[in-house]
Amino acid sequence: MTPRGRPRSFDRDAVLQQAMRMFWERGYESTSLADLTSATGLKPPSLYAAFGSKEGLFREAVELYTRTDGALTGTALDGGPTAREAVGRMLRENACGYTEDGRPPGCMIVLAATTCAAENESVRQLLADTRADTLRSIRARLERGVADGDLPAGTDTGQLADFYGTVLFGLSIRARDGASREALLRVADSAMHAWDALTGGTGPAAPDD
Amino acid sequence: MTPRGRPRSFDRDAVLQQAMRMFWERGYESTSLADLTSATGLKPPSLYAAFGSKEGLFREAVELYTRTDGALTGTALDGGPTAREAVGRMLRENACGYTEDGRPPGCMIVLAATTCAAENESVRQLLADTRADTLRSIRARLERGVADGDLPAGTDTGQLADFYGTVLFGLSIRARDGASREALLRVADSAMHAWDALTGGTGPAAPDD
DNA sequence: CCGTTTGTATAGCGATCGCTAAATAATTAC
DNA sequence: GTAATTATTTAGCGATCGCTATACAAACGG
Repeated sequence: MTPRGRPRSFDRDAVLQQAMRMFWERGYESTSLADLTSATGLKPPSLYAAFGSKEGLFREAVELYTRTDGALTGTALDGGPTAREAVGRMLRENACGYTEDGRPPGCMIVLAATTCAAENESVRQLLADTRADTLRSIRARLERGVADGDLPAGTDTGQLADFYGTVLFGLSIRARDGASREALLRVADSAMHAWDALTGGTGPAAPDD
Repeated sequence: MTPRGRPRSFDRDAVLQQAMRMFWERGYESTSLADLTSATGLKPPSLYAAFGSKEGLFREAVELYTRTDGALTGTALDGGPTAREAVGRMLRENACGYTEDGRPPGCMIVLAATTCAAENESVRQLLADTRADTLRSIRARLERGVADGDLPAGTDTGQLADFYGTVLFGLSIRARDGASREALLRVADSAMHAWDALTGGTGPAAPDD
């Protein structure tokens, strides 16, 4: 099963990672083909042979992001023993991820295409859909909390997920504005202070970590 | 004091308002000069004579926005008799403003330039500074609450303002993603459920409106 | 009327946009 | 070896970007 023809002379994954970083930093429309080719050393035809189009490259970059930096949300949600701990971890770990040295501040999914030209609406929609996935993930974790008994049976998981998701999205704006990790962690902590009031206050007490 | 020379043949304020709407809808970089001239009927030289540059026009559009749609935050904060009511109103009225029929969903200041090319960094910074103004406004209202006695003396107004400001920014993302007014109002309501826990729970009870 | 001042219209500047045709290079199949 | 296949290089496509030089039009003061 050896591939025929001239072999590719570059590392496709490495190029994709570089592209992801640029889209993350500057957004979809503000990252030009010239930016991408000069950063990777590739000529346009090589990029197009490998990824099809700028949008195709971006879509793969989004997939890579959700598999790597963006996966933090899912793993944090899965990590906590209770819904409360899971959501708290999710916010705090993202607050840390959004302010990691050497990475663009904030989340690529939130920041890379909040507005765009009509011709790129499909790109904005892709990110909107991905954000909707995040809200569903949070909600799914809350449902599990209800099933596990650490959340009351009548809990409005949709409303709760919408609230914590909205806070999460807001953290990206604040991170891109230069907010410190500590400031974002305080916001996460503040959001968790609503937990008892939102869940009827009948759950277990807040852990200290 | 009659102006000399040929009089301007268009309504400068009306053109500025149209430009604001386009920047609000599509963002700074995605709104082209061709978009602006075709929407207003003006030719480029007229636009440049009146506003100097695309960035100059945008800066005036931002000023107009903060004077009009964006003023809602300040008036809502000033409106409530207590800090708690003021912040609650601020969130709820923005939730409504962000989902008004016939207007671009979400806040122009939050959405119009989350990312941009390096050459337009000054535009992104302008919006970041304006967002910082919003956080300061919230904090100032909280300080007044402390002075008025409806917030405990030791209240960390900076942390509280950061939290509610982050929720406010998140609402714009959710609005642009198509969230309903009711959904945003529920998020605002959820955020207010953190109030007692964040302020020591020694303030007056939450009003019902 | 004339000269000055300011605004508008025509036309197009140089630069960059995303993208690609055509030629050449490097590999496998036979 | 030759043919087939795939990648890279060179060069540049048509379209659009923000912006402007130039010429003309409409108001003023005198």
